[in-house]
Amino acid sequence: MSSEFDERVRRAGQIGALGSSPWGNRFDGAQPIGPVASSFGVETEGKSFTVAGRVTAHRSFGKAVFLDVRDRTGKVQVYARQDALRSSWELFKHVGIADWIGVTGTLGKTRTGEITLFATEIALLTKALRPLPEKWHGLQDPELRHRRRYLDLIANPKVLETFQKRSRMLSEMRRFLDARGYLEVETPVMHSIAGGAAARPFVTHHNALDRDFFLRIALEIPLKKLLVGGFEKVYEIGRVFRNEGIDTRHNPEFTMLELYHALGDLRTMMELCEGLVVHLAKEIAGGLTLPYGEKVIDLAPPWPRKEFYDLLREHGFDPADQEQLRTELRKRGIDPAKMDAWEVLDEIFGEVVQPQIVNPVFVTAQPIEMTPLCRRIDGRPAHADRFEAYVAGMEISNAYTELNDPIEQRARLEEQAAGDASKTDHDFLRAMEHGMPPAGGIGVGIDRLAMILTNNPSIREVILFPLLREADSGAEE
RNA sequence: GAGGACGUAGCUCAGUGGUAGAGCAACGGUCUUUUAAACCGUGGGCCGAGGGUUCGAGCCCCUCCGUCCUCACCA
Repeated sequence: MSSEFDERVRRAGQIGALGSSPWGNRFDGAQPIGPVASSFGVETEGKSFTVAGRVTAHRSFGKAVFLDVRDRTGKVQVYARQDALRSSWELFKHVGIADWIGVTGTLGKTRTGEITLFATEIALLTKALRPLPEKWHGLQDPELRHRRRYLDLIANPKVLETFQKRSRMLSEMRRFLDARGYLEVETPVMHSIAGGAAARPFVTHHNALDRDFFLRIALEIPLKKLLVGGFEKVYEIGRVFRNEGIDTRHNPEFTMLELYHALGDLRTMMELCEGLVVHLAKEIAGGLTLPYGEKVIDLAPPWPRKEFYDLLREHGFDPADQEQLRTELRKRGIDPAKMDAWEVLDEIFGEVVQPQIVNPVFVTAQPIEMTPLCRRIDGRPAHADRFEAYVAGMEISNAYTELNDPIEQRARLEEQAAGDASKTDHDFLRAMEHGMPPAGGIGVGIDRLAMILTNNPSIREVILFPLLREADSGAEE
């Protein structure tokens, strides 16, 4: 048990004894702190303002106190003195760091020049029973920062800024797409067959139906059914779940944008991808030249288009020379024995080429085997009409000219299912047999894009509550 | 899954085998323009959990839990 907790409970009781609630109700008339503070000038000096927020610092001089009060928009100093507050002074003596208060006061400057609200009235809105993290080291422990994100957001202003940017990123994305005539839809999270990507799914169980379902690993399949149904320009922004490892670029649940554009193709998606990312960078990151860790990323379009095989050659590998490639993998401690030829190529690409990409590159014309839902390049059947957009060594986007031949689609899905009919999505194939228009489609990893736009090195820094093991309950309290 | 690092007060951290510490936060006091306010005083610990070695363990050994990093996995 924490004695500070007990002390604060005692305080709350004293506040109650003064006839006031330590946990107040609705508070009207508060203006955002940031704009109020920055409005200081001849117009506003001496005028009365009301703000509300959390007390983040408390400098007491007995019969006068300086407070820092913070809301989502900023921070302002409040000066409270006994003779100005009169009757509410007794109550105010029980206000401390971490409490929520509402303040009415006149705007001015102290003699050290700090913009200050000289309080005429203070209301206690919520008494906090637990303390805030320490005031200048803040909350450092990454485990506590992620488990108790609410404290992280209070203690580390940059964290709040990151998540505000992420929020704006999502709304800008919707604005951008809506303005171009794309319709947002919602499709099921629980699937009978986990399709649209190759990843291990999470399994869940429906009791009344007594059967298992998979949490979706991609949005692709239902969105393509909507293409068949006549949603010609459609997108979904949603959570997908992959039951795989966790590291700085992977969280088991993450957010994807997937979008389909009937009558378009890969080129349509390149323009969209470039345009969208450029728009977001301008709106969220303030420009196209972004610091990212030690690097600087230049997002200026047009992004270079490079074929997969050409990139391998540029890095000194002959895509046709499997022996050379396999030797290189072994040198890197990777065993290629069970890999198909295309898997070796993909592995080399991931090892050698991908980490070296800093500025955005559209990598195109990958081996067709990697992508059962992608159309072959017309006249080049071994190559997928696909791009992956890489930035800062990360894949942030993956797009196809979509395969709309239902006969080939069935063959490729059945081949992938390797004879297990239960793994073939017959309803998807049936939909395609009704005629899916030619289309371009794209997926964008929202979390990774957020990492780049907010200059954060780990996906956990852009997900409010990243997956952690359950804390040892004995460690609580 | 493998290797490494870490886990001590609410927070940030000292403490390499001999009486558990500091700063901030909290509480009491002085103080009506401070900026990490200052000063005086007080309280606060299953040292992640369990086992072992030892006269004696926060410290050494083992197991477990958790976090981070690197690698592996990851169309």
